[in-house]
Amino acid sequence: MHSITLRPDQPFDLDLTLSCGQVFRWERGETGVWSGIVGDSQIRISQQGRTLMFEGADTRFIRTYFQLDEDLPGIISSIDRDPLVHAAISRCRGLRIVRQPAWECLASYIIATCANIPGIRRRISLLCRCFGDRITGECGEWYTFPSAEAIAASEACRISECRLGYRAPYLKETARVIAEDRGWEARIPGLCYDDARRDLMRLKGVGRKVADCVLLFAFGKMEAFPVDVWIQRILQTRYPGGESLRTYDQCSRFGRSHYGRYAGYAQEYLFCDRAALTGESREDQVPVSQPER
DNA sequence: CACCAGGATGTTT
DNA sequence: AAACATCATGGT
Repeated sequence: MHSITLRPDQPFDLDLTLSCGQVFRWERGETGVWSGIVGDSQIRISQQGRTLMFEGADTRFIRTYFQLDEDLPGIISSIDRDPLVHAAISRCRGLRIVRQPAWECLASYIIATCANIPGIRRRISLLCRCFGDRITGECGEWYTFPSAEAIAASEACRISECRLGYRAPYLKETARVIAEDRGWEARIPGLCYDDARRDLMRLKGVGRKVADCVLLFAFGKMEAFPVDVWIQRILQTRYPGGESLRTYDQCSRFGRSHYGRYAGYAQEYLFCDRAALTGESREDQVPVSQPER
């Protein structure tokens, strides 16, 4: 059992971070211990105040995965630009964006299109049982996220077991391309946001939204501002003049210009707080800035 | 049983 | 460039 003691200037909320819908393979046990599979390992981690206790990974891995050394207070103050995101920030204190493995993130968000989070988790779980490696450890057995090669080599009848629906051919085709293009993961970080996005969007099943999610969650391109139906609804209904934000690009450009270099973080706080921000209660509606033309 | 979900793609205006 | 149909599945 290892542990990390967080400094006062390192806000972090494990529950929020793992339950907000950015990652799909973590489960919370009765005792508050989270169990998840990253790479080949099963990690178990819990939090009590400023102390993180974990096993299955070393300290450096945990710091990197949860981005504990990112200056969250600085990021928060840079995106805290209107009452709406301010309310989301205050309700989601300690939420951090996880640094996900690139291929798993890409494949997961291809599968995630037009589905709700429980359904996404189910499909990914099936995919791992079907094509991942089975690993036996001290506390049980688990399945790794399948490699691009494993999915590319799979048969159609086995993919259909995973209930991916119309997404199956997208995933398989992209797996084939990625399996043949082993330089992609090293290439993306060197590209600027626009070029990296264009590069990802060559892949089947990867449009603007999936590309933005991969750039944000796997490559740390914090200006990426993914727009799903929740984000669009929040922007349209809670910002004055928001009705004019009709297309994906209008929403995403508004996010980037309004929230700045860490727009992706603003997006994640709004998404995490979506239930409150799309509900009937409107105590915190006093938005401030107009979307740009 | 309707309606909707971390959308993408191809076609039509 | 913007609007539309279509895609397959499951959650609520």
